[in-house]
Amino acid sequence: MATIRDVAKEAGVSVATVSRVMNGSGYAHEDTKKVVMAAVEKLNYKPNEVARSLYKRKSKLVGLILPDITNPFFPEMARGVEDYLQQFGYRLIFGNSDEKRDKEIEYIDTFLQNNVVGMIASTSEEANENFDNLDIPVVLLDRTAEKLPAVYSDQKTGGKLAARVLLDRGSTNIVLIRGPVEIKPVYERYMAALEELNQAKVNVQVMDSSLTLQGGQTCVKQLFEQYPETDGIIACNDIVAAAALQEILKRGIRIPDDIQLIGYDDISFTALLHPPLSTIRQPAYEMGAQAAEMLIKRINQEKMEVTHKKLPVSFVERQTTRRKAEKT
Amino acid sequence: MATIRDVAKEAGVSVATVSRVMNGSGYAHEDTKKVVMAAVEKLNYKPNEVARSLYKRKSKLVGLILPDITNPFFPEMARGVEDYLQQFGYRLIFGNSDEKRDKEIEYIDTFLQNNVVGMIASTSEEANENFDNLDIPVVLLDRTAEKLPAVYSDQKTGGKLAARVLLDRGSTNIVLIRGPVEIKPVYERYMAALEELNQAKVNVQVMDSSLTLQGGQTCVKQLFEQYPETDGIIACNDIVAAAALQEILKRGIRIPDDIQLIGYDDISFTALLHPPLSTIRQPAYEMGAQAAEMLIKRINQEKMEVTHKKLPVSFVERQTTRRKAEKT
DNA sequence: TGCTTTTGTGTAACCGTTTACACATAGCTT
DNA sequence: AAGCTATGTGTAAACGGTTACACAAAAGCA
Repeated sequence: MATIRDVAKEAGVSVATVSRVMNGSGYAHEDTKKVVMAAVEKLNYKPNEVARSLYKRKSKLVGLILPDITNPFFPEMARGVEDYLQQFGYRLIFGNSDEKRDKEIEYIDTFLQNNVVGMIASTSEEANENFDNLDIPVVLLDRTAEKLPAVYSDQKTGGKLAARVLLDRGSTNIVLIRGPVEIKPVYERYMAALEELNQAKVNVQVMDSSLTLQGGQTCVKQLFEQYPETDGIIACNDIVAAAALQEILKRGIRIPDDIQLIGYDDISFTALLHPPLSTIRQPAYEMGAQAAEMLIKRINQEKMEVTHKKLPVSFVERQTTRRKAEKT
Repeated sequence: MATIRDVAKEAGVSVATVSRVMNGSGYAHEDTKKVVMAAVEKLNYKPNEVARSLYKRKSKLVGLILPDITNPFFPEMARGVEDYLQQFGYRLIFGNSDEKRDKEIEYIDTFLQNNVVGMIASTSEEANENFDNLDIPVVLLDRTAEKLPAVYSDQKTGGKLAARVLLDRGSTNIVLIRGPVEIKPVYERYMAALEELNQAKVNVQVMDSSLTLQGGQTCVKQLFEQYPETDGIIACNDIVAAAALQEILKRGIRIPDDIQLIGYDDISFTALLHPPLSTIRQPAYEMGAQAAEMLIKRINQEKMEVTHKKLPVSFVERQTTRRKAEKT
């Protein structure tokens, strides 16, 4: 690897001149520029980011913490931030937290040790204090906190909407599958749905599940044993919904005629399920991109009007819910 | 952020001593150690990785290039490498290449500029020359090359197996959906399947598709128009298979009675499809982990017997293929 | 006791950049 | 022609660690 000194020697100038030419900072004679660039070309010189980063105390790296990219909701987000950041020459250091606080903290620490310019994170409430007193910008993604800028989606409306859909389409014995209560957005959508359901005169049962396939499958098996009369299920996410769908089919229950089912997230494969899954869509890619945009603004010290961006969710009507009765 | 000099001052020793204590290198009196550690504790000192990396010309970062984490096959791999690397304190710089050569090169360059200790990459044949003359280890993942160590899976057996399955179970009008030919592993499985099919006295048609959902959908729509008599489909991956499955269902074709379908990869949601998709399983997580293991060995200069690890694939029998006739 | 070895510590150079500062020269202005 | 300012370039000091080397004190040994 050629260094700036090699280039300087090759071009017969000082390192300062090379640096100035490379960065277009300060003065440099046209002729000198040419000589330097020729040397750069010849030696295939690429400035060492580490050295630059040491001096500037800022790298071109952004730290990204996501719970688990094995859940298709998150890769979508990750691409949103990567694609956006890429235009500005920023790269990602990435880590899965599995929603575990110690992993979150560990990653935050190593990000800091690597002089990241900023961080985007979906971290738990409690890890947020680790973001205090940082001199680099942080944007929360899919999570919120008073003190930090955040991009997230409208969980309340999402939960309400899911409930409304089943209610409007005639379900009266509804099971609400609640995800892990520690995960804020998941809890919020649950609460909103519950409230909505409670206002209606219907039967509501609550069951717990993790956000994974296994979790969903065990939960759903129990569900039909405990509440065989169920005619509507609101799942905490699409994965669990898919597990429910499979169980429904296995039991020969007709969907959406006997039972309606709605998921959450709209991850890509929901459209491929049979029947295609009705769900509440979160704009994951967009969320990632907007978080990245916000981070860039912070990095560039632009002042921002809004620091908390709540993106809208929408009902994606497919075939696990009935057509709404036309009003005449 | 406290620096080593702050700690030295606080502890009343020199920076060299602090460094030695922190790294457990060279001599240090028990008492001194205690004093230093107390200072470290008090100031919450975390050594700056960038400075360390500059001097050592090696960071604790590993570069990872994957085609697209939006395809569930890759996050699985990514977690495999992340989880394995984590034990050794290595972190990931990550980039999606979209199979584009310029993106691959761009990432390789920035990884180098950031003094990564090593790289793991699923890159195209042509990008491989960019790995020449590097003084850091590189491990190919899901791809192969003569010159580079690699962890991949047995595409040939996989392709053959897929063909064998349909053949043994009685399909005679088979469509083989070929993925992008530039992608080596995809091409290999295709070729192996084709050979196997050609040796049997069956009707074989080949169609092209990208590896994405959209690609699969358009391909599959055409498929049934062009070859309505098809009674077996070998898809280039599970996503395309899922698209095919949906089209089959939509057309009211019975599966597996009228048509058999087999996918490739065994990404997580295939089990959730209805009917659950028969497929060829690649051990993605394991592949990632083993690539990481290999990289670590390289980094630690351990000599290695095998540099090319071919992991076995397996047929996951679910319900889009018929039960094999029992031999009596 | 005197010599060698082991232990403990500090000074300063180095890793590869950026940039403050100094200085020289060219081009204007009056 | 003298005095500006604008332009062009180099020297050296950072950035925050690690480590080669020097040196001193303690321990081991005859």
